[in-house]
Amino acid sequence: MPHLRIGALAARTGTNAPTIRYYEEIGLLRPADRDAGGQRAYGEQDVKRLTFIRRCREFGFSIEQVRSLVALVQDRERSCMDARNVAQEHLLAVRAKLNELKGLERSIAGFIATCDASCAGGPGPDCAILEDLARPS
Amino acid sequence: MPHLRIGALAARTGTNAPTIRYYEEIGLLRPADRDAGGQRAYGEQDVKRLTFIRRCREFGFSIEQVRSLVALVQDRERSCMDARNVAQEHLLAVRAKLNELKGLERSIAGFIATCDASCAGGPGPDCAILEDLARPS
DNA sequence: GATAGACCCTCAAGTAACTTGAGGTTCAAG
DNA sequence: CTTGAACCTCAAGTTACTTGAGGGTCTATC
Repeated sequence: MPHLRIGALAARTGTNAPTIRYYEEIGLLRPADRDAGGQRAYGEQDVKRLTFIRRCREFGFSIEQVRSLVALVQDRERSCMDARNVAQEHLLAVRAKLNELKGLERSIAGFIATCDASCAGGPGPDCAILEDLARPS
Repeated sequence: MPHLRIGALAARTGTNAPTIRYYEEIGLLRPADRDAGGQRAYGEQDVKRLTFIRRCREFGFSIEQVRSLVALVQDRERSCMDARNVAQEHLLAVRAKLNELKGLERSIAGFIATCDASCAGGPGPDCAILEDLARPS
């Protein structure tokens, strides 16, 4: 089974070499084996681990959450409830951010509608958007 | 009219002193006048400017967008269309992020539902969430 | 005047999650 | 051998702050 160099591992897992080195540095990935030339040599286990990490990141889990999920995958002493709790915590954060962004969308769309209805391309300082933004919250 | 010190300005505008110093450093706020003791002395114009900046930040405009909005407020040669365009660009970004988060919410909620239905607190490594996360995207 | 606590100052480094750049080595193809 | 692509380490940059070290100023109280 030939080993993969870092660029190939990156291509296999949808990331890039600096990010892989970063993950190794912060301990998310184990230190890689090296070939005779000192270059990193990866195997299928590394592909699986990095795939998992990238998936977690895609779903927005923080590096620290990923770290604990990775630990859970390796520990039969731990309960599945731990993974569920990490996911639940993240879901709450996603929902909070969703609500925040909905409010922002409404406000900004409202600013633009007001500008369209009343400014007609007048001077910048008189723009309804800028006037709205100048009001204390 | 008595001047405000930095803490008072921060309290008036819902921010804190290090953030104000930061804004001065990056040029969003003009360099403050100083009293005889070398401490920053702010007036009502500064309150207005910082209020505007904080409002823009509350609505999620980036520092660079805020910088251009601030420039627009001061320039009657510029058209209100410029402000509208900054807002529109930001609205598109907010909508993109909203869609992304909706997808995340659905996926993560689905993971949790699957775990609830099939894991029953089994060992971590067997958790449906972790198995889902281990699959290539 | 002395003291103490709150607030101020500058400077620099830290945060999260990467990304980029400098300077040098290895690899594989021609 | 040469060349260009990919690899290496180390350090700094990105964004928008935040924190911490070390020292100065202000104000109220005694």
